[in-house]
Amino acid sequence: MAIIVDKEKKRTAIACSCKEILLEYGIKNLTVSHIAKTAGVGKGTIYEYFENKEDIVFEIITSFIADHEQQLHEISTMPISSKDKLLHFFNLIYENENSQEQLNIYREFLAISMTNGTQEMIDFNRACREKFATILTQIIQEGIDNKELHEAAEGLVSPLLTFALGLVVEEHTVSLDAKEEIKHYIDTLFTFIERKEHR
Amino acid sequence: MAIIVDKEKKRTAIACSCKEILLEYGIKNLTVSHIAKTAGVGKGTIYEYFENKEDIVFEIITSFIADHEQQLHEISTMPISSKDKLLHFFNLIYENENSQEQLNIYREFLAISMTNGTQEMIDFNRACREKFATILTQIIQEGIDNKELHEAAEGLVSPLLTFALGLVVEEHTVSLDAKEEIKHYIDTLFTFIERKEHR
Amino acid sequence: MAIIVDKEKKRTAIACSCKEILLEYGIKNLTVSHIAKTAGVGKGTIYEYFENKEDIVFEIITSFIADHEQQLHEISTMPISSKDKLLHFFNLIYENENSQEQLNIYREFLAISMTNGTQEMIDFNRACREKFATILTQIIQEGIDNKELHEAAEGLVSPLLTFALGLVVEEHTVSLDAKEEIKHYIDTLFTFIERKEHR
Amino acid sequence: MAIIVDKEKKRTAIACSCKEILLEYGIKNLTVSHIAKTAGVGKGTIYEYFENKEDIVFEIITSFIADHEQQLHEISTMPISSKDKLLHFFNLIYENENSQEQLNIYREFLAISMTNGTQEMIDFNRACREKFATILTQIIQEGIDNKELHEAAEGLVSPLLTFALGLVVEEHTVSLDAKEEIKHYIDTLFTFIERKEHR
DNA sequence: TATGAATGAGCATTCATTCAT
DNA sequence: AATGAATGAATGCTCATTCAT
Repeated sequence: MAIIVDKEKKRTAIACSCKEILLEYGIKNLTVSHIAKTAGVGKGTIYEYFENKEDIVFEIITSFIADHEQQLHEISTMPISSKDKLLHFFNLIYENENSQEQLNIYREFLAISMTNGTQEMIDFNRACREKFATILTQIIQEGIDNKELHEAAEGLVSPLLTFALGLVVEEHTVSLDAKEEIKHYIDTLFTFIERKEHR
Repeated sequence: MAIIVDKEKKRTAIACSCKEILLEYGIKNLTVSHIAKTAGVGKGTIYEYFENKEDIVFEIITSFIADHEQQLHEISTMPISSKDKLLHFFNLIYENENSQEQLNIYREFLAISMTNGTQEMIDFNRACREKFATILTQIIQEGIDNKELHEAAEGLVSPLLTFALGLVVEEHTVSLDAKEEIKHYIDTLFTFIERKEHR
Repeated sequence: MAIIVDKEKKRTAIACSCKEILLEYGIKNLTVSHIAKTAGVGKGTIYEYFENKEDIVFEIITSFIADHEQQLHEISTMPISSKDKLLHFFNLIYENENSQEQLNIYREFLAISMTNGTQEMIDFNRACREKFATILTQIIQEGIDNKELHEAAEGLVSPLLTFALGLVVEEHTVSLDAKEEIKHYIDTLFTFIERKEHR
Repeated sequence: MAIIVDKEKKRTAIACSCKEILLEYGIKNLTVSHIAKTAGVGKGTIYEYFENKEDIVFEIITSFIADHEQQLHEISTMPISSKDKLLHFFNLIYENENSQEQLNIYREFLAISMTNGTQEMIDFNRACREKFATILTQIIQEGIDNKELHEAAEGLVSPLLTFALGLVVEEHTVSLDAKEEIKHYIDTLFTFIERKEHR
């Protein structure tokens, strides 16, 4: 009886074992050879489990995003004000070094998407956006329900996500101070969307 | 005595003659040989007027930005409402095919800035942002002066620019409908920042 | 399982197949493309077995030197006088056309060592010198033991090697007649170092 | 009446003004543009006075050699023993930093001669050799006349020069300690060529 | 006499992917 | 299932020299 390896498991295992070197080397500077060596398999084996190099990076970034999503979810259930939730929501990726490293990879991935974006990448990016949108919607909706936010604030979900992405880009291309920009923006928005009369 | 050429003029001339092929081929796929051939000079001549390939692309993108800036300026002086100015301001790059092509190049440039960004690029990007910020500030300030906008709307200048950049990215990486997003965002904002009581 | 090739064997095989074209084209004018074509492999394959172009040239020159060393060794064991051994020792590279061709390559390599010499090259050159020194020492020591040479002749090993190298250079840069110079020098030296009294 | 510039004077002037940058940059890394700028003339003017870049380097090296020759001549007339004269003769280039710098340039020139040597270079190199040979012959002849040296020592002139050149090469390609080698060689030779009986 | 604008050939190297075994 | 040997396309940049003015 032949050993039936759970393809999905091995796929994940390979991806997992390469998280660190991806963070260290970046997408472009990480070679398939290096990946194979780190995963302890042959170069050809990599292609048994992944379509191509991009696919491996996908898998790893997906896990990063999943982690990040989990943390965003936790923020959304914290017993703090809506404003603070929003601040935490957008600041999260800038909080610790580990997040920053992951962000660098994501930024590189984004740059690739911007020039060589396949439909697969678009789908991936869109799926990520949806997940974040869901949590952000929850936070804002709750704020509206609590009378903390103006009802129309719901319309800010998509723009806020776009803003957040723009910030990821500008942090690197314009040397913008992301945290400051976030604070500034949220503060400004709250000048308008807060329901002061109900406090 | 030898011929003395106006270096700056020739530099501009070379850059100008290559605008089209840059739009057609993109940064990465445009070779210096092609540039030289198009400009009608030898490859070596290119390097008499430009530091390197990047430098040529810079020059051309700079002219695109300058054009764009000019158009934005015109928008800012149109006899229309502040809201319409904002709509036009952000929609401009999506209005016609030519702008879209230029946007593609800028997006590619942005992607490069995101991964191989030199200080020079950061300075360039920052300078562009400043220019746009100036015009946007004018529009919003005028809206405030006209009592069309809430005073605090001034704080939206930077976030709006970040949003616009995010949109440039997401249009391509998430297949977002830029114009729609803009309209949606401006509408939402105007729910808050419009001074309805003064209408 | 995949094919496992003997890396060292293939390395040698590639180098061997390129000896002739190296002799024909010289180091600088030999391209990696040409090497790959001659070896009957892809350009990339070359880089699987060699660090860089220099590395290939190293390998080939090393084999030249090894051949040469072997011949020097044979000379050292010939049943002839010490003086004749020395004459043969230094004349060897000028004897036949093939040696001359190899000498041309070595001279080119030397010229590179003189301007772009890496530590690796220095080590290589030093190792070669050591090998030659060993054989030359044997010859001279034997001459001393045979009472053919003055005891102090041992101190001539290093100067003689330096002289030989100088000759390699001057043959080309001053159009010196190497063989004549060798004969002249050895004769002159033997005026002093020969133990005439024991003849 | 037109100004008649003494071609030879200007030629020398240009060469002179570039001695330092040649020592600083080396032959290969010194561009004609740099030469022209340093000499305060146009690039084209350089070619009015020199055949090509090589020609300029020739001119400068010639002056280095002339200096060196002058110093060698001084050594040959010092009131010291023949052995000391020889030691000084060969050590001269290794004595001070300035000489070392000039030697580096000469070594680079030599490397060029070894691979791209034109007849012109050969003539130049040969002329240099002749000059040195003359002085060296004087020293040795005087030693013979003084009964310090064995008569046959005259035959060492050419081999000694070849040795000296080999040393210039090996100092750089084998990391040999030139001074030590010189001392060693001269000492060894004097074991033979010194007329001990006449001391 | 002086100039300086224009030129253009030439080449090493990387690495994702395939497929024979 | 696993492997790893083989591949090959694709491109920026330098600088000595010329010659029209």
